[in-house]
Amino acid sequence: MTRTVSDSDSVRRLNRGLVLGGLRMQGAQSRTALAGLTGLSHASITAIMGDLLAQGLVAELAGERADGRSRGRPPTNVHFNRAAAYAALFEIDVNRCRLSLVDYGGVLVDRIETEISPKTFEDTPPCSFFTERLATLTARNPTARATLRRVAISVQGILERNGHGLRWSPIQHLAGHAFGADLSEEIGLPVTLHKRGRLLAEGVRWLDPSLHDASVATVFIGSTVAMGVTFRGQIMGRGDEGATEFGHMNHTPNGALCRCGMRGCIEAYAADYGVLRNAYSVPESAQPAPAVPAQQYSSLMHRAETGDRAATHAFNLAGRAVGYGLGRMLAIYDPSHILIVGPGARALELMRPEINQALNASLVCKINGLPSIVAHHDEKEPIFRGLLMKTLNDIDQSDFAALPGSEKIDAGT
Amino acid sequence: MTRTVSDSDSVRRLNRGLVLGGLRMQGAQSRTALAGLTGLSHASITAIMGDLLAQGLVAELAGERADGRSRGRPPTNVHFNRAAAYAALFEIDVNRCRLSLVDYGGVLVDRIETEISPKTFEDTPPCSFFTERLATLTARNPTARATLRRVAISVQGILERNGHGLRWSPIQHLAGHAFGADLSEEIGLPVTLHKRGRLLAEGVRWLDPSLHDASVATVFIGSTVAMGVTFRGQIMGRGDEGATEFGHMNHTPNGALCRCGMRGCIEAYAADYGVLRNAYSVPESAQPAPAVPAQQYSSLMHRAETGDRAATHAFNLAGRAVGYGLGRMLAIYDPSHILIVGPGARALELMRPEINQALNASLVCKINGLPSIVAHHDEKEPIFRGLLMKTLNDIDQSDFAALPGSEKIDAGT
DNA sequence: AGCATTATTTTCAATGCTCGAAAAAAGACC
DNA sequence: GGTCTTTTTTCGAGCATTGAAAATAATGCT
Repeated sequence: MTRTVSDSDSVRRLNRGLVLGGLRMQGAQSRTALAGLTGLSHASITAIMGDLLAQGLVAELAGERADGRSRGRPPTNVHFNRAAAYAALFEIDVNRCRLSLVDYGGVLVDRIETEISPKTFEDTPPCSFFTERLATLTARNPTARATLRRVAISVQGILERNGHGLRWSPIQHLAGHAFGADLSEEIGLPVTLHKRGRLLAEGVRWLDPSLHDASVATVFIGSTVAMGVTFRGQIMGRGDEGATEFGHMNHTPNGALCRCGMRGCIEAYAADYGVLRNAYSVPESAQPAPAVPAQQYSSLMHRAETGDRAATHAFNLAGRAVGYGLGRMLAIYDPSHILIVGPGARALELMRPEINQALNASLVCKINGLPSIVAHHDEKEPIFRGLLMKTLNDIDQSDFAALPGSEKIDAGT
Repeated sequence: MTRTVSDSDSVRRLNRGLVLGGLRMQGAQSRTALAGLTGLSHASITAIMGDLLAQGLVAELAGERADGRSRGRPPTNVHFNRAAAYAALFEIDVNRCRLSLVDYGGVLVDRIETEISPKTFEDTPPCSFFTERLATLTARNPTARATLRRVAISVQGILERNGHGLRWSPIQHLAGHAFGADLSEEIGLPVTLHKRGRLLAEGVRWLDPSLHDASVATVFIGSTVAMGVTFRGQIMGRGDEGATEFGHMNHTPNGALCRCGMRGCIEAYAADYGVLRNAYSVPESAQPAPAVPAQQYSSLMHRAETGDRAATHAFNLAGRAVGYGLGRMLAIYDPSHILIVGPGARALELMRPEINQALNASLVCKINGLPSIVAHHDEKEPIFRGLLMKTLNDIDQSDFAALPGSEKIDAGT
């Protein structure tokens, strides 16, 4: 049952994909630049670009710009035709939902934000919730409706293996519905669910070019602890399998109570609520706070930075949990980069001593040395970015790399 | 710098690789069967097979056999021409070295076994050790010498990132030499080093067809604890990166002393010496026994099976270590199959209650249910098998899938 | 024996893609 | 206006795949 990648049609699809990918990665550029980037000949680029132009997927950019010299024939830059497609992107959090309409060029066109309460999905089935907002959006943007190609949803929790819904989620009443499949059926478009932690990894990949093809573990620390992993530029695992649940990796048997109901998860020590609980010497068995205000978390960091014993201790415990978690991860998967992002990234230096000490207890670190762990606090919206780029890239490769006429759309997630 | 896979040469290489892969997986078969297996047309199979025959890589099999009916023209089976290539395979263990000469059909041609002592590599540099044995082997098999294409070495320990040698190894004095690169230079052939645990995964993949393209974590329990992982039939990671060090994942901070010198590794509880130590209530901080006789280990199992308290307790501790380790792995990587192999596989049922209890402490298992964990004790020589198939497959895909004339051999590891 | 049937392989012409080389295009420079 | 330089396009050649038709090689029936 090995899949064949053989006929000349596949070659063309591959090369179209290469061209679109180059454009996605480097932005508007000349045909010559694309030839260099993709390794294809100028002749092939001309042929492929002719098709793409005829299909209206790309457009020639009037104003062209050579970097330094301006000797010979000036290059004609090409870039995505923004109107060629649209995507609707949902980001669901515990307390808010954001729906963004983006065009094929990756530009934000419209956005709807909604507050969510624990009762939201108790009263409204998730599918209706999404459908309603989508209807509002398309009503406001009639031109986009016709060429809307994808709906992608960023979720937290554990996905069904088939990707149709969630098995578990910290967002109340969201799990247990196959809302991805339902929504797809309802609107007749592919709907994909993405785990938030994995989008983080995708976003980081696009925001920092040096990480685009690297093996990276991106750890989010904030109201939760999550990790997304890439392996040489590929996100590991498909929709369902391979999702990482780093925040809920066990740190200590029968340890602190986690929001998920288990005990001893890394998150229960390293997420904001865990640090808060330990800083105030609340028993580990106490129910976690439902939400921690941002300034309370950041004042905790400030106290630790200025020497407060209790706060320091709490961050030490957090560092220890993260450190042992990373050390255990390294025994399975050893990425070339480890990034810490999210509100907790600012606390990296507070945690680092304990992280390093924990890592030193692992053979891999003893042999290979400590991995470099860096904080990226200035990334703005890596999750949105990840959702955006992943979805557009998916449109490029699945829909547009194939020749028109042989459209074989897998509707559904 | 995206790599191009474009011109018609690549297509042919891909399809030749597909054909060779089909032959490798299913053995001798007719052209029609290959067409079905690879998805290529009969015409293409004929063309490709013509080339392969002309190159002497495959041969037509005289005696052909249809399964049931024998109506039409009888099929002509093709299979590998055994003399087309040879590979030399080293398996280095703590106390023995085995060098096997295999032909392109995977048949064992000759074998040299040597005892190893802790002083072996103190007196002799590893490279000379390998060169000597290789010289003996080729002297005995002059015909194979000319078409020897690969030397592959199964090792234990942590590889250098470039794969040229070992950074650390339980085999004395083997680490610290770039013996892979040296040997390659010496004999002018590619030499590859493979971590034993990963070959295990590769071997299991070939021994059980249902696992060939699955995502599997294979855990070896015996004198060490090791794990090899496949992801949809691909071994994760390249030569260096992505190697798993499951046995040395931390189980308990400052726990039992491991052979590697660290404390609290899973191996220190679950390998034979760990179980032995706990069964006899030797302090956890005691230096591990250098080697445990097989019958001592198996009598320990027998005692536990017949209710001996101390032995049962020791296996409980082992199960707990393995269980928490697997639970922690599941937070990063969630394979569809978990296999236990090696001498310790017989003890799976002794360990299972504690394994399950540990897994139940992880959120992933709570949500997805316990993974199925099965023992494969009847596998014979999965490591040799893995080394063999990986090496032959590498010859197929790297050397022979490319058209003759455009040979671009990367000598060296 | 002879002919129809069945199944595997090979042959053949058509299609489509890439590539290198050469030509064309579009300005800048003098 | 002519020369240079750099980007694009054009053109013919080469190759691999494919579907359909032909060839091949037995078996089974009359």
